[in-house]
Amino acid sequence: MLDDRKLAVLRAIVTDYVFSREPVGSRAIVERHNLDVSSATVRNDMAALEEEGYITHPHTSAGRIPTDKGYRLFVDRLGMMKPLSIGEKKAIAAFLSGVVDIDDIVSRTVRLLAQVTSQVAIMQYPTMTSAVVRRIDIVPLHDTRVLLILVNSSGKVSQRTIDLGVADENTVGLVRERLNEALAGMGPRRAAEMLQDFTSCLMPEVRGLASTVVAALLDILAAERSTKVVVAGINNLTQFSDEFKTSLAPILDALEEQVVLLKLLGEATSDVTVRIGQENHHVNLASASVVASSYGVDTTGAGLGVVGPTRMDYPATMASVRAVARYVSRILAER
Amino acid sequence: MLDDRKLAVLRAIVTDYVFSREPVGSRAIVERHNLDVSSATVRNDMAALEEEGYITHPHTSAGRIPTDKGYRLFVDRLGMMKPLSIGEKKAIAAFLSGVVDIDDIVSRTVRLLAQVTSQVAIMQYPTMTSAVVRRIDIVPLHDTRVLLILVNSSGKVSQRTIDLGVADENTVGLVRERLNEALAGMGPRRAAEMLQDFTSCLMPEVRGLASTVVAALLDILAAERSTKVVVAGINNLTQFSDEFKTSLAPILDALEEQVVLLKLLGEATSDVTVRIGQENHHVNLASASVVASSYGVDTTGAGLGVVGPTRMDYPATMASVRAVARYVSRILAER
DNA sequence: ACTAGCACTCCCCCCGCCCGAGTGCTAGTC
DNA sequence: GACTAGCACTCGGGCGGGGGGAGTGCTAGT
Repeated sequence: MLDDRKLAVLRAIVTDYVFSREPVGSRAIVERHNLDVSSATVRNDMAALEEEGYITHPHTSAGRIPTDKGYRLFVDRLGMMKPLSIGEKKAIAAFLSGVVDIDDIVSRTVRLLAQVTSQVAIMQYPTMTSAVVRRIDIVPLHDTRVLLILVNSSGKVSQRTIDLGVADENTVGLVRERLNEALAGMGPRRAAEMLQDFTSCLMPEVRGLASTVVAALLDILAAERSTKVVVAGINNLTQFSDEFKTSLAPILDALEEQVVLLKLLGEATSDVTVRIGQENHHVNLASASVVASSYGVDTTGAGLGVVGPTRMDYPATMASVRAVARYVSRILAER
Repeated sequence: MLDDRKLAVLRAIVTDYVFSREPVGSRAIVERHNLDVSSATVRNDMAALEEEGYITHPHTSAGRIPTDKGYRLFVDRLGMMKPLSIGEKKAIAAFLSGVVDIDDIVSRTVRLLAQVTSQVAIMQYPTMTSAVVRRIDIVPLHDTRVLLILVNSSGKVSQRTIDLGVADENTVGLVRERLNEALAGMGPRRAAEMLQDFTSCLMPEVRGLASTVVAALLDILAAERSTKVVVAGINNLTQFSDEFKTSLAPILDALEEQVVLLKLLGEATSDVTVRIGQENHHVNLASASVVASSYGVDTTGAGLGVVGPTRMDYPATMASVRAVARYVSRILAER
């Protein structure tokens, strides 16, 4: 059905269209790619490709443009990743050197990714699935208010202010000691279990206070799972303003929604995945593609990726996403 | 020079133009506002207003639109703030109830502000000018890496990973103790001074380690001053796409730059301030206005505000910004 | 199976047109 | 002197109609 030449034609259409933003005609193809056949032959192949749904016409006498299905085939079978240039590699390494903490890693990475791909980058905070509790601290702020702090082994710090009512130094200190003894080195799930009957092992007089703290801790542990997503490079969207039909509004709306972003990154695997147009199952993103990858030490970690028009340079973008994901993983592993 | 009627005409032009997005002509004014004069008279007044630079023509035979100077006069003398509706007040109160920590306050507030104004909201993290150091902690992560944590009385937690080389528990514990003793209760400036000769008061054998920690702490204290700015509601920009000449690109570019945002909020005072068009001193923001206010307990605190087209409903926006700033201040004061 | 040639289709750009909103001015009125 | 009525003038924007051109689909020929 789809012989080699037809595939070559499809590849030519995709690459040329991505490059020029304009429907590509049969003559342009034989000229720019050396296919050694006439334009009429290419036209026949095009008719076949259109029949199969890989390309379309904007109107009768225009060139062809790929459909979502066409891009999909291209990504799956025709587009090998473009290796990054040395300059790009250097830029990545330089950009990510000298990070100081998790916040820093995330904010720098997402900006970097936006820059190298010239598109919108999104990145999820690392989850602590594999991280373990390192320290729990309780710091008095004002009057009866204290700040509860949880540090995990990946260097992430979570915090919550709580009101303990009247409480003396010593009692608070005691609870803190016990919590650290009980939870240190534990993963989030086991820590949460442990907390269930933590209070009952304490002296009655500190139980009230302890239960408040425990509740807050459980809250933190639960919140860890639903991680924040940060976005960068929205300004890059403007160059595609004609790309997304009916302007940028729907895309921007989608990007404002944490839930949507989480879903986009949710299915990222350790290898680069591409979701094209309709495959995003979101009306606002019907003319957008998402190139995503997970990163981190274990594959259940968090995700990062790029959002752009379906008419996107997939090979280059995929290569960039993969490279950045790997660099970040390495940096996370080193700490 | 500018009698009452001329001012009334200017007010009419501003309000009508903000409402309709279209140049407003002399006839429309006498019809929609009961001025009890003929359109010819209004035309004369318009000519005078134009002479003074408060309004212009897009072209010869079009209605008038306000200039930056015209908006300025309107804001200064003609636009009283619109009181918020009860619904809006309720929404604000509801939205901001039940916050758990600083991150939460900031992210909720900025989203709220974007929503009530239907524009882009920006907000600076509270600075700790008036806050004092509450706790310093050092938590081991992997191998030689540790996480340095600084908690201040406003509940803000700053962190940094550092590499201490080989170091035993006890030495680290000692340094931590000393640091807490030395710095607890101090403002950031005094703390920084104190750190200058902190190392020399220690036993020689811990000095190497201590100096690493001190350097990192100074770094954190310095970083506190340049606070992060968060943005929300960028999607609201799309409704103004025709507003900003040459599309949204420059605005989006400006919004991506932390430095620019900081500058916009930098001069915010405790009362609402408005910067109109050129007054922003930034090419990309020449057709944008910024309505900002500071918030927090002391007036040197941080800022929040709204970015929109110069053609903006100033009275309503100013009222919203002020209301939100006050609510946030109150919440911050309560903790 | 491929190609050359040709008729056909539409989009897009350009041009000229007219319409109408709005102005500026001048002469007239209270 | 301040306001108004009236009128000529200006200019943007919408409308319609060609012409050019890129590209297709088809058919007949190699």
